[in-house]
Amino acid sequence: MANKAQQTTTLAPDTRTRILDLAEALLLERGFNAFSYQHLAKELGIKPAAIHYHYPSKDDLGTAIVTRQLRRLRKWRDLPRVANLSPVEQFEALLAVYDNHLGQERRVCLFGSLAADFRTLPLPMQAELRTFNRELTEWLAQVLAVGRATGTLRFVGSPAAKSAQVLTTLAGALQVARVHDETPFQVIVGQLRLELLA
Amino acid sequence: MANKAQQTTTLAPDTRTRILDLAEALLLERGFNAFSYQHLAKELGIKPAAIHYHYPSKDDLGTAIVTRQLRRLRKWRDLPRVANLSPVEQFEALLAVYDNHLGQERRVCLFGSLAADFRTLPLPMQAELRTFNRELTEWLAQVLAVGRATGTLRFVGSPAAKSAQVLTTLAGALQVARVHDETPFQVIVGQLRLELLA
DNA sequence: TTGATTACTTACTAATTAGTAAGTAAGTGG
DNA sequence: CCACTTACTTACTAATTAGTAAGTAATCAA
Repeated sequence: MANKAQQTTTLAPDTRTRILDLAEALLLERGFNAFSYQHLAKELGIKPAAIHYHYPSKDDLGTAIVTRQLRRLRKWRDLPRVANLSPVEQFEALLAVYDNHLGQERRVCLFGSLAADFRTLPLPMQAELRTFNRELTEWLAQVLAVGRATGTLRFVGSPAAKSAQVLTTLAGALQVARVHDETPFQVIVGQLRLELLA
Repeated sequence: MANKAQQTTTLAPDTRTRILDLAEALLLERGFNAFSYQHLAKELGIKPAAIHYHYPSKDDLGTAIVTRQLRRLRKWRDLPRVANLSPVEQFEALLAVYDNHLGQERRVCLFGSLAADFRTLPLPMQAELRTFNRELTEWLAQVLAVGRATGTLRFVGSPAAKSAQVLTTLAGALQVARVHDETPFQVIVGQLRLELLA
């Protein structure tokens, strides 16, 4: 059992990971109900049944995507180089994550991709997405609270309300970027900075 | 040709309208790629081919939904009882529109429903949605500009940027309401009021 | 009254969907 | 070396999809 776990060096990913990566990309670029096992298989050069082997149903695949994103969120949030930043820098780090989506085929964020189709999603996927959104909102609320207490961030109302508002705006801003172009995203983020940065 | 056009009194709508109404409801409740002509037909008690008669392809049906919403937006915006309101009242009227969605099976707004699947939509539908969003944003920007000039609304930055930010937030807030419940929507709208109302 | 138009239904097709079952080739552990 | 597991492919099914073509009953215009 020498090396089953993921390595630090990025090697060629195995089929299981390649499926998950592509499914996630298609989810964020086209929506959950807009890609099939056939699409995935064709692009990966494998047969649809190979995907069923790793992810028996599309529900399993969808849930795996959200579960991985939740795992990534927790890991990122707890990373020393993120956790040790000042509130302003943490806020900027968050904006950078959303900004990165623009360069990747203008992907929307996970939440923005799944919210519209939410009722058609398998229940485990719904539950994971709720947890994802809740934890992210709680994290930002804490950042905002500390930022205001130390005088580097400025806003009225509760940190929880402001956090919900900001994250909702960011999710929506990526959607607007898809429908129009990157300009409105930059405009909206500029407005957020203008209001928040003391 | 006595009475082809729509009447003031609301009579039983014809099949064409019933199809469009149901398709719009399903679009806003489940997403564009999550309902079929069979779903519509079964619920309406007609055959799928009857829908093809009125809307030859699903692209036509989808486009008709967006076109009607655009027509409604223009009509609403130009209504004397809306156009003659004060900026604050116009802003509140806008909030009331979004708030109404909550009572209707927590429907998201048109934009929030179509943004994620945008790339899978027929081109005419994409174009109409862009126009819809642009006109709504321009309308609110004007409302905000007048409101600030007359001292009843308060915000920093340009009216255009603030308008884009507010509408994006509202679209996202309906999505959050779907994923969680109505509470975060009310929280976010409360935050908007807190910041904007001078 | 007849000939066209409207608003459908019936009956169909071709493509695509998720999913399954059985087979197989390459490793792996004991 | 042999039983077992892993990671697939081949071949299939049943359901669903959008869409079409032909037929029909009712209404309407000349």
